[in-house]
Amino acid sequence: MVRVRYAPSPTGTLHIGGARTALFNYLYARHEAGTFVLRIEDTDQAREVEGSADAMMEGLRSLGLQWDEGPDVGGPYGPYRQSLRQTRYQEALDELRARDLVYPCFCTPDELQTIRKAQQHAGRPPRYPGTCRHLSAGDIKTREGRPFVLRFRLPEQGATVVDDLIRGPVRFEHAVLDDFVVRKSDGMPVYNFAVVVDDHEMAITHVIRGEEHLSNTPKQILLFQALGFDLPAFAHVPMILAPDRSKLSKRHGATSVAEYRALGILPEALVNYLTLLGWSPPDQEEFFPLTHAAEGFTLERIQHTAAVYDQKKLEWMNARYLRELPPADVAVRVRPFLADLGIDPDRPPERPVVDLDGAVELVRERSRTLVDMADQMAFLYRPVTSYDPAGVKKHFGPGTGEHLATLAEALERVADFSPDTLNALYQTIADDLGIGRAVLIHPTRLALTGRTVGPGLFELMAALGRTASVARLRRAASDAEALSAAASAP
RNA sequence: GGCCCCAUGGUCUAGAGGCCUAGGACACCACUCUUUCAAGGUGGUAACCCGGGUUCGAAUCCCGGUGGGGCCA
Repeated sequence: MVRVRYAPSPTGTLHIGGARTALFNYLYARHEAGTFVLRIEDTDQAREVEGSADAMMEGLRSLGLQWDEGPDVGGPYGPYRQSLRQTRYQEALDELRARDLVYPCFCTPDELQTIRKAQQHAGRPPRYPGTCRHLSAGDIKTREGRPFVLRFRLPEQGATVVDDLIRGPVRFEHAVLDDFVVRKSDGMPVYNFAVVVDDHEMAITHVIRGEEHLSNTPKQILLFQALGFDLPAFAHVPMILAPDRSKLSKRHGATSVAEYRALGILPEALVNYLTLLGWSPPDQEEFFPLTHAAEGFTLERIQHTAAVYDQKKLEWMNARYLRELPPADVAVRVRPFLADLGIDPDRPPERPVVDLDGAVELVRERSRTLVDMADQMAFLYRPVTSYDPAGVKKHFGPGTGEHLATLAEALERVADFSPDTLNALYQTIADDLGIGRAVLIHPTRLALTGRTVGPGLFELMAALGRTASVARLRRAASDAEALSAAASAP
């Protein structure tokens, strides 16, 4: 039975790197019909951010990465927060101490710092010199009362090999490791120690995590062995880098799941995109739901190289979801973005004839994000207050007022306000006036939406409805000449 | 600095010795469709980091270099 875990520290928001690690764990669990565990690593109280754990859980859930066991849903291997596991760490530490596998070290940070500097000057790797490694019981007694850390007694000879499922065997000579600290002077276990106990207690079979943990793995393996625990399998997935190939940070724009949501990226799109970052499906299709990814998900297909994330491709992916999800589905998600614009589609200043689903269908083809979509459909719900200046310059001129007035009148009378009829009507009027349709169409769009780009004019008019269309045309008819004159004035 | 990982177009990647004249996707460019902008369709520019081996044959295996990343402080 496969058991995997995602174990974030609650020190901030859910980052896309973390989300991708969680995603790979989730996919592997689903593929193997195993269990996906969420564990909160809140040992480092100093760095903990209030509310972060909840925000992370919320973020994971929004992506559809529901865990089978975790701090909120419980499970047979709890507790699922490190802070609640302190006594177990203590026991494990006591056991190691009883077996002399760890020893107290009374060296002060200052002393170590000095030694480290000297080593660096000599061009040697900074290593703990083993000052306290061979302290006798008597030595220890005389130091009683002084603060100390617990260090792991590293086997001097040999090497530890990490059998990474993605990279193959990775060898670390003990000569380059040192007697690392397992318990700090304040009595708290160090990360590498806690994680070993946790993974064992939760019966984790596969540790799938970021590549940055690979270097810590030999220490953890040594601890697994010292404690007599079975070793889980390890798989280190490549990192996600910013476009400049540096570590992703705030200065690179949106990096957290919450920020992407605020940008109007659908969770489906983000997850689908993230799946493709470092993993490739066995077939060449790149657009697929989570369930499909889980079917084909194997660790062998994970890339060894760090991936640079690409906002453009994410947006392309998002646009596809916007286009292919059921309109009603998209409609509920665009509401908050309309609200940001001050629009409540249920109680708008102006009410179009289409419902919100219809509005979605009208603009989805040319929307890349929900922000974009809300912006494009806004004209349906509020009067036009300004016209695009470039559009005025180009499409409003002498005669426009008259044209628009003529159109308004015709629209008032046309029997059927459907795209086809409107299309035919425009053709007829253009023919009567002896001008091209475009001469009518562009000013109309500007009059109705204030913009020069947007959905097909006749679809747009039908969606807006007769009343609003005529009113906006009339208003523009009276404004067009003045606007045009103003635009061409020096 | 030491150790570890990695290396296919600008980006994500396919490729597990001959199927490669290196495939797909995003982006970009052109054309097309068209009332605009998109979407769609068609076509195009663009990559195996370098140097040595191994082999009849290497993007694929080995070694070295270079470059990028990570960990330890």
